[in-house]
Amino acid sequence: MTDHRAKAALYDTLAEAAKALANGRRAELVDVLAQGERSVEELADEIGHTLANTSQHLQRLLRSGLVQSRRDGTRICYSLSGPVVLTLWQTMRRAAEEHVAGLQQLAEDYLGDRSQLATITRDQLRERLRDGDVVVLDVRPEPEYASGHIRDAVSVPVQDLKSRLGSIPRGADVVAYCRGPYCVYADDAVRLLNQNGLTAARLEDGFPEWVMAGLPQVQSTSTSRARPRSTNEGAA
Amino acid sequence: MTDHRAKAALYDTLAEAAKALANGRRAELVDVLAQGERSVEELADEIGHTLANTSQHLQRLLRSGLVQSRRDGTRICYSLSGPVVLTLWQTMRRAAEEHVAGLQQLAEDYLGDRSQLATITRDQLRERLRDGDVVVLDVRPEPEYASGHIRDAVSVPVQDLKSRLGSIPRGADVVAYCRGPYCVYADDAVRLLNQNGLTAARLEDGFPEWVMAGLPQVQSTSTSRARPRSTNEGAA
DNA sequence: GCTATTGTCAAGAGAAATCTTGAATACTTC
DNA sequence: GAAGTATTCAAGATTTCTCTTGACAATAGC
Repeated sequence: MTDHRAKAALYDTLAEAAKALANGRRAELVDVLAQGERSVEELADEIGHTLANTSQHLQRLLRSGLVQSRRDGTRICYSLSGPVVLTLWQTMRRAAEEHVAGLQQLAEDYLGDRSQLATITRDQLRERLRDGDVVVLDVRPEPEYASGHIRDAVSVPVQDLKSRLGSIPRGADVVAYCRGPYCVYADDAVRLLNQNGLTAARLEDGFPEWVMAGLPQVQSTSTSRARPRSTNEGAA
Repeated sequence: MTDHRAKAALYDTLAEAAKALANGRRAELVDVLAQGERSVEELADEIGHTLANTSQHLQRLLRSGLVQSRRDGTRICYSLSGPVVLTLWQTMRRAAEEHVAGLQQLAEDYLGDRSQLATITRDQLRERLRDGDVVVLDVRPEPEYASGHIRDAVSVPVQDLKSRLGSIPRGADVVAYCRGPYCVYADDAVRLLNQNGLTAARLEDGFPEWVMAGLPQVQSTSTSRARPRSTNEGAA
């Protein structure tokens, strides 16, 4: 009976892990961090909030232990503390999909109608890659491609896709992938490709799932990332 | 850009699943519900809070969708909505173990020193059960045994163990199991058995993990549980 | 050293969560 | 249908969370 206090403290601390994810903005941050390390500024941009606010959310995550940070020059880069955090995020998503009312509707509101989009599973893509008869586009922002991508994939951030349509061979079978099931980049890419007469499909889940499945990838080895100071090359 | 709002709404709703678990008392409730369906009163007792407060926590869980409720006579029984909720809870625990600072210490404070306790893994127990040379004790409260237990296990709630020591064959190899890694019942049982000259080990995790692993169990089939009105039979 | 860049800290207003208390509701049993 | 049991509802005090604003700190490059 005297350990009511100890028991409460233990479960309070277990709940800390959930509290870290118990906020929409922090969930967005974890979703982005699942793609790899990012700076505070980039993350603030991603979630559309102020630097100060984003910094505070990141520190909440940091205090929980689910993410870690390191200095890289003037920037501070945050990343997930380990694979179990990614698993936790994916499991939470799955639990919400199955049981949280209204999620399907909200997903549809945000993602739009996916029924016209061709999709392809991880296993199917792996086979196609083995056969070599497919062009794989990584349509996430470039830094995410830089910190890790599917082997043989080409980086074409979705914003740049329109201007780079010409570089995709006519008649090619294209597969686009992005962050995961709740990311619109691959959807947008496939729609744009289809409009331009290309056969394209969306990988049904994203890069983190590819990594978790142990499939072939290219991982950034440099701890200190090369920052594009002259940032014009990507736009050409 | 216009779908900032839709994106925020989507991630806010994803975060609802985390909010449901983002409280120590609700975490305790989920941990108990992982053993099977329980009434509000029983649950209030388990977490040591008032009925009203427990009811409110349960309704928070209910609203999140992670648990469900059904009426059974005058009582209302709550249970987890599906296996993914159990997975979520287990993953959260694992994430906290690996990354939340101070958890190890708190666990030790609550659980005490486990270094002297023999433990046995699921796989080891499965083999021992096949060989039939082991006595398996389910030392959880009786209702949890009733709603599901390891096949061939005997219900001996840890409170009753002392008075029922005589019924355990001398020289038997005993394995005790309970709710899971953060439950003290099996620890207490093994200590008591050891003090009485019996060879005993604790199953390293609990009944939910056994079920998740697809190992042989007995599951309550009756939807409406037989309530012990004359509650004296178990104490004999 | 000086300045620009990047991130954090601190304080405060508004909203949400937590727990308590006492009253109300729904079903069972007599 | 009256009484009893089990649970929920409602209101309120306290604490925690969230976001904003403006000041402060650390590093890079000159």
